[in-house]
Amino acid sequence: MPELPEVETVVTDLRPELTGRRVRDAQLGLAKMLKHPDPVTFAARIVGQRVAGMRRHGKLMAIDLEQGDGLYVHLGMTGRLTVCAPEEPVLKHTHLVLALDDGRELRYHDPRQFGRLLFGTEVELRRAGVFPRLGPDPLGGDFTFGRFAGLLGRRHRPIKAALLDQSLIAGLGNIYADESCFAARIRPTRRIQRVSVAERRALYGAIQTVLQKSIRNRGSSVDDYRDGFGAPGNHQGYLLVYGRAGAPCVQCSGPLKKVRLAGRGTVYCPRCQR
DNA sequence: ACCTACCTGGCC
DNA sequence: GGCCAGGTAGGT
Repeated sequence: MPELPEVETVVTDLRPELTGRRVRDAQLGLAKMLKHPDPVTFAARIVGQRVAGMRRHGKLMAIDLEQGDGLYVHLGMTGRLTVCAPEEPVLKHTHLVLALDDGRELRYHDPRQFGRLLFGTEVELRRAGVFPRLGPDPLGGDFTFGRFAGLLGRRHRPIKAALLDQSLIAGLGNIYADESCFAARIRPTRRIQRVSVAERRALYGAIQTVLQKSIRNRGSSVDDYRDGFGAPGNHQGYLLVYGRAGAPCVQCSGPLKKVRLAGRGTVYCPRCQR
């Protein structure tokens, strides 16, 4: 998917477009994308409401509505959330269209259908068991070094597996987990218990700078990702390890190595990362 | 702490 | 036809 920088780009794109708009109509094409509530209740509750704002935690977006509930959107691997004019052709795999009171539409498009839509208050969604358990957002104010070092603990699993675990830290995916490990010079396969405090400090800083740089470039469009207006990001050409297996390391010129870790393709420099 | 399933599409 | 892909939940 879209990881934290891509989701952040979508949110900053859409927030000014959606805030203050009223939802005139809701058309849910593929009911299974909506995990809660049922489609009829969803339409009855969202139509007529005004958008109060938009935010994100990790990769989960929230479109907050005036009555205190909201539409939560997770883009999965191939989701797109865009605003456009109604005359724009509706792409195949468009699963939700919200008509807005300025005449435009908010559309959710997702070929692989790995994304999810949730509607309600956070309390309601937690009670229904459909709200994801998310650790701190690495760009949030509560992401202190103490908290990061603590949540890693001294487990046995590889450091990259922990970085991908959204219940520990919310927002890193396969691209930025690899990029963060490279920036911190830590091999992604290293067991957490073997990562020193100094290295955790390096990784803590690396995660934040890696994400911030990508946000400045409006995220990476490796394949399907598009911003809130349907345009690709610009960061894909600046990735140092992801997608560069076999290519020379930018530090030492040695070939980057690819392995499978936690079920995911993982690229690192065997010389620079120990 | 893994492993598989869930989907479609693109590439070899 | 088989393999791979930015993610996550659910089961072992």
